[in-house]
Amino acid sequence: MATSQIEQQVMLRLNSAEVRYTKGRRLLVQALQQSDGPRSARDLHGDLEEAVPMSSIYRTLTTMSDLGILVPHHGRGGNIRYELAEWLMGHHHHLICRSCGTIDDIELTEHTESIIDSLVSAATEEKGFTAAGHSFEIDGVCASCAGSG
Amino acid sequence: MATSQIEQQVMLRLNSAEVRYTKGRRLLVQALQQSDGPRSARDLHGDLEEAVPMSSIYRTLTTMSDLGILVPHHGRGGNIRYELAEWLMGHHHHLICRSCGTIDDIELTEHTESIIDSLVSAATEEKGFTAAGHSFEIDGVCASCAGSG
DNA sequence: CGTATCTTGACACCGGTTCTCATCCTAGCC
DNA sequence: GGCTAGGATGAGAACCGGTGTCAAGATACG
Repeated sequence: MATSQIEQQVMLRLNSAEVRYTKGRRLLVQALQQSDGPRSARDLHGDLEEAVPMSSIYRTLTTMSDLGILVPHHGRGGNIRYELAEWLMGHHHHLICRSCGTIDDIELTEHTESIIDSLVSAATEEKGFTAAGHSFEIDGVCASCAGSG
Repeated sequence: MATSQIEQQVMLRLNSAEVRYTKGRRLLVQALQQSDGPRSARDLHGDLEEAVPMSSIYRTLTTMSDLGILVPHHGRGGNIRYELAEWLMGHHHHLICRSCGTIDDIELTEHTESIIDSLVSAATEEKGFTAAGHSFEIDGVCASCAGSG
């Protein structure tokens, strides 16, 4: 099977840390790549039709977070959702549905991002805070929940 | 003891829901009012010198979240930190230090907030998402960590 | 003062996450 | 190809934050 750009990047990153890109890890990366937003361990277990046991999923998620390949996202219900880091998937933000909990990735225009960047500098300057990144999340009700509720 | 503005607001809200403003609940609100950012159940247990048992703290946090007095904030380590809702403490955002984990409240100018609001509408419109609120968090290194490290 | 109801406190329970360890697999070498 | 060392896996136990249960205590109202 053709290996995607993202998978190649992941592979390089793993190699440089002397961590093997095994079947289970590959499946996880592919599942994350195909999803529209952050996934929990349980989600992924389902996505992969239980081909990878929970313990391995958790271990892989932890390993890849440590290597900066994945980013944990703490949300409702106390469970952690992971997604591919920005250097793999691109910078984006989230729409979080209060009703169903779904997190949807959104991409803003370059213009909008530049506005946000200037807000960041304005906000951090006076506090002497060195900004490294930002997250902008909008919560509300998604279209499908609004329609059915 | 003089009851603060915020406590009076909380009391009114509780009364209208026919929930009593008891000693334990009062202590919790005071502890939250005195803290600089969101606190976890464990934090509060310590803040109050274990005067209120964990089960009561959890129950109170849940009750007050349901009533919109407190807002849960899911963060690192999987535990939930609570803070007084915006209508009590004012709308604000967070600077999160990667190094020491401190969360600092920041307030943006009215002008900046209006810019953010327009970004929100632009971002949600095409997805049919009904926005109810937003959170804008900047992560990086705080002044004291940058100075000492 | 009495009673109905709300609240509390102690503890059992639950579910997500982490730890452990024996077994399996991969990479490198002969 | 077969061998070996060390990383990776899988099953289940352990752990821990958080929730539910229920008898005992506090509160409002008459």
